[in-house]
Amino acid sequence: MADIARLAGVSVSTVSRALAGSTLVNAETRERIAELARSLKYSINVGAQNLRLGHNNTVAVIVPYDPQTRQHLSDPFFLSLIGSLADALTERGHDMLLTRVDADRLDQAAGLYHTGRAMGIVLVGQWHHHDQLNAMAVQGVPFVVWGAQLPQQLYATVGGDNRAGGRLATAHLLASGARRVLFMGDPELPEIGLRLQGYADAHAQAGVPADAQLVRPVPFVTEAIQQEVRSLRERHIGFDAVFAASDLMAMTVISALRQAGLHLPEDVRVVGYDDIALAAHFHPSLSTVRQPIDTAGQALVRSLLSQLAGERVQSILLDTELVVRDSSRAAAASAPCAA
Amino acid sequence: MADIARLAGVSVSTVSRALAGSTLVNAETRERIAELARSLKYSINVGAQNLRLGHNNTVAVIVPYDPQTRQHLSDPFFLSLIGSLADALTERGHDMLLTRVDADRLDQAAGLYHTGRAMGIVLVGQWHHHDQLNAMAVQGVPFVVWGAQLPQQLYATVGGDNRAGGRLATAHLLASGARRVLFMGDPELPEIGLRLQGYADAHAQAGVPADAQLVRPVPFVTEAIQQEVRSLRERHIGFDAVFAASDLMAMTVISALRQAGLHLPEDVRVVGYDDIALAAHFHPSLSTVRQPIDTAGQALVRSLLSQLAGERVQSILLDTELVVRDSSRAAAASAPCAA
DNA sequence: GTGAAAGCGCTAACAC
DNA sequence: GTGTTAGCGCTTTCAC
Repeated sequence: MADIARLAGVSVSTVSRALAGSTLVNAETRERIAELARSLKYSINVGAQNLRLGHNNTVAVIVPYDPQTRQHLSDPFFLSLIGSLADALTERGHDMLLTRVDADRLDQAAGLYHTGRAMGIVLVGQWHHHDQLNAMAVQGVPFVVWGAQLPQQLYATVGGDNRAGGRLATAHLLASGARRVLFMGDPELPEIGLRLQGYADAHAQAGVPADAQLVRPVPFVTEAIQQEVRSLRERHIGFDAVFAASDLMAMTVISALRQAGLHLPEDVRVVGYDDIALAAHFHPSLSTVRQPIDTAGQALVRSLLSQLAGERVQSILLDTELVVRDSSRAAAASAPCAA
Repeated sequence: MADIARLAGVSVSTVSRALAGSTLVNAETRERIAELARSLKYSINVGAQNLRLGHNNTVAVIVPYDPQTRQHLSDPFFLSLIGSLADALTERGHDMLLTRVDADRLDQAAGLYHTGRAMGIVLVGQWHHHDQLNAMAVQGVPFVVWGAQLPQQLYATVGGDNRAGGRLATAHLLASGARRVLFMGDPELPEIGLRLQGYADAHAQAGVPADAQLVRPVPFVTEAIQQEVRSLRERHIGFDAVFAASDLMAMTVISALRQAGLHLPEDVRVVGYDDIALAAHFHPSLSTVRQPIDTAGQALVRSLLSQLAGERVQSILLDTELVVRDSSRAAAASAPCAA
């Protein structure tokens, strides 16, 4: 900037003003300076600017990882959510800082705010750490969480209506004749816990007793799911439908069921969760509960920004919708078998 | 920091030194200061630190978007690559800035470097803009590209061996008896262009003439692919195999073929590209050319860092491997039909 | 309309 | 071992 000032024969303040488009500076000098900057491929140093201005337009997006499984970032749903966030943030001119932190040290996330690296934080998934998040909220860290709305929650969440989603999926399975619906997913995770409540609701409403044995708290890991299916078959625990906590899980389950020689949807009906892009192209095409991914990114960003604008923190429940496809259709009048 | 200095009864420099763990400062004062900082939940302002130090440990990851289709970030392969990059960067203590830019304005990417927001850039996909990238390299912007190695390339790329991959896939299809292999993908994209060359190589080696009509330059868009399959059928352009430029495409094609009443792999064999997580669980399980995603993130980061360390820019070709599954298996001795 | 000077929060000579 | 001081690149009062 000093260079430009020298070359243009003006002071740095003028250059600063010119580059900021201030009307205080002569239109002609302004153009001359702009031209000079362009030819020098100069662009303003954002770090210094932020320091001086005392603000920042970077939003940190945090994806916790489970230190046990040390799993890579791979679930298509979360990945898509990141994509959606990237789009939403870019649209509003914000930078997105993507970080992974140990799920047991979620409080580290606050560091990104305290060190001034980010103006606010989007947390993807709340894991088991409701308490840590509440603590962060008390500290005044601006953040939003993708996840479930929990009692005594001091922070804002954006998420689908998991209880309604669980209810919809399960009611649909029961309505189409299923009597023993396997629930696959770890109910310790708040979102999944709510889906399980919906599962229970639907059973109660339909007057079908729910067998506790049918609730299988498997983690999101592929091998565990296949293992679980095998083990159920060996122990002769019968089931005629599966409600899986994610489409990825549902697809893995279907693959395992097929290996076990079962037919879909005649022998077992399956409903997943998320409605990832591939769900419609799977075979059989996968019934699922749609989470509106594109809206999700927008809603998260909007919530965070309104919070930063000083508005009251407010959680958002996004619409949740059952998408019925072949994997749970009673009459498999669908495409012919192509195996 | 000034506050801490006051409270500790020392000068800011001492605090700075103490927090940096300098041995120059008395161990006891150092501990006292650290304690104070902790209780005040103070952490160093990274922006100011970077400004002073004149460096920066943020790496920008750029995913171009096609302004025509304005597509959202959704291909599982690219999303996984982002996940892999996030993991690789976190592991080395770097921050990851995720940005989308207009594919026609790739030069904007350089701005992230020039404005000091990032120490270097990872570009995911080179699109049609080899020239713009070369220009960036001449400017001295440190960056790596995920993509194909091109002639007269002044920048570093990391990518799979696309030509070998195309050859492997096509040779496999031809060897299993296919004679009319549809190629689906836009060969204008460098990576896909190379896969098409591999496709041609394999035909030449096998002594099977390649029909130019069978090369279908469809974009990555789902609807376009379904449309294409319909149109081919209507025009009675026959084919007995498909080599798709991505698994996502392959899955869409399979879904469209099934709707058309065709059987896999008896009527048509299909091979995809990427080996995304779901490929193995698809039905029929999808034959594909594996791109080593986990290695990819690591390799990109390593390449960028070594470039920043002043080493000579060097492109990396990652191993590429054919994974044969049911979608292209001659004897469909696989799982029973479950539709 | 433009310049001089102070200061954002930090670090690193250089003194003592 | 610790304090003083200058300065990273920018913006913005306050003069003129």
